Amino acid sequence: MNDTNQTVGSTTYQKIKRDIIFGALRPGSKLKLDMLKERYDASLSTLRETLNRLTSEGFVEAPAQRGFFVKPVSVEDLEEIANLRTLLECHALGLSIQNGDAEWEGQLVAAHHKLHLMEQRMLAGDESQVELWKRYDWEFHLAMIQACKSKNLLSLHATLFDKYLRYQMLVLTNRGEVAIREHKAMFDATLARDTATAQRLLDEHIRSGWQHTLASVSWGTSG
Amino acid sequence: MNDTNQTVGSTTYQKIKRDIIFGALRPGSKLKLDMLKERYDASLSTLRETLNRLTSEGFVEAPAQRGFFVKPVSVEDLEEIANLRTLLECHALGLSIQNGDAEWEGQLVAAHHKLHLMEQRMLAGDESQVELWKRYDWEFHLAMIQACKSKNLLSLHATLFDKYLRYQMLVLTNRGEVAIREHKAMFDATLARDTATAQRLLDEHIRSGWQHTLASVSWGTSG
DNA sequence: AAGATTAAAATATCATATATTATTGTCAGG
DNA sequence: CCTGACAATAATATATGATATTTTAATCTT
Repeated sequence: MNDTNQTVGSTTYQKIKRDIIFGALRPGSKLKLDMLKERYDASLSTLRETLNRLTSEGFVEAPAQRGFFVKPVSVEDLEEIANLRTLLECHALGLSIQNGDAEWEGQLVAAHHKLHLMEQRMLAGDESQVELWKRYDWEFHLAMIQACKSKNLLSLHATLFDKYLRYQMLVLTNRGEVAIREHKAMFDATLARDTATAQRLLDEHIRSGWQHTLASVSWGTSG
Repeated sequence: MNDTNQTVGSTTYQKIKRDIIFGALRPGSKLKLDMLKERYDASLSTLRETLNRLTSEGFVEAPAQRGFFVKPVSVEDLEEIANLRTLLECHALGLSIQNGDAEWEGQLVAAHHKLHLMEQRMLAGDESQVELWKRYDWEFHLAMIQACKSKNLLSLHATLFDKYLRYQMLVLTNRGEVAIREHKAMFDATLARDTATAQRLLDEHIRSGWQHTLASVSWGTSG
């Protein structure tokens, strides 16, 4: 039997999504099928299936009969994404604090520890593992809300987080020590089951990250 | 040139989605490609693209290498959907009341009027146009939040509304006069720009609809 | 009746073919 | 030099058939 239970479809999906989030496929650029076929080594059918999935998730646009394009970025979209992520993540955090058991606490402590180690390395100037760092960031935020007991909520949040991440990667700004302090504070408030404080900190965390991202870019307001 | 700008892909997408929401395709049932091919008169490629879209929206499940299934229903899922719809719709309603202009008010009045007419007919016992009635219900709720100025939010809400609608159709219970009063009350509060009241009424509206739906079913708790 | 083996069905993927639609380039007329 | 009509080209949407792999069903054995 095979090592991976991955199908060609699912791996291409992951690759393309990753390339969109991390900017290898630039916002607004045309996704020509021939090009993709060569680049991802998959058949036309498989690629179209993949692109359809990404389209309905909002990472790709597909104007009728004109093929596929990487979803463009805009200030308005960033604002919407940030606000929605705040709404969903704060809500989920409240539920998670309410429902979380010892197992949840354990995973959270572990996730924060991993993230914290990586943050130290980033601070020290080691920029070589940005992608891994972002994954730990992802995992930390996920660990906080993991106990919310709503698969639907976690799924929506995951997509929003990825969309937000794309904007972060676009400007690749590291808020360094500030973000580290924010992560620690959220972590503490969450473990202390102080829902109101944890939610306020999370809101501020996302908001200030967004403002920081916004300040680092210079797009026009139109597409 | 053609009347419709619809492609085969988009029409099959709509048809299948509609059949899932309105129960023509039963929850949990296998979606055999040959069967679909015949039923929707589309090619395998097109069908797979469609099913991939519906999978990422959560109307279809696609366990690796075992084909496609209509997403099963469960009490837990209904609860999650109802809560998420409440969260997003109340949030959007607040924004919409804040931003809405005269144009928005006009559309809202129209939508409520259309819905109200249909509600009278349903009350009178005319059950022949359930689907149209539900569309007007949809349009009314959409009209309320239309001015929220967030495409992402509207898009998430639309999907959640459809998922919630599937549960409603599953038991096809009409809360009759109660729902009419609730709609009218929400409408009034919204036009009066009374955000707090409008949100409270909306929350109660969704919650009581959900309880009503829940009370009408007798699924086990497991998938 | 449980487990193993084989046969049949269905899926995932690919390669091609065709019709339709978009895009580009050319050229005449102003 | 610009504009619009028209042809040429490229790309997409859709369909079909083929193959390898995997599931599922059926059969046999103990």
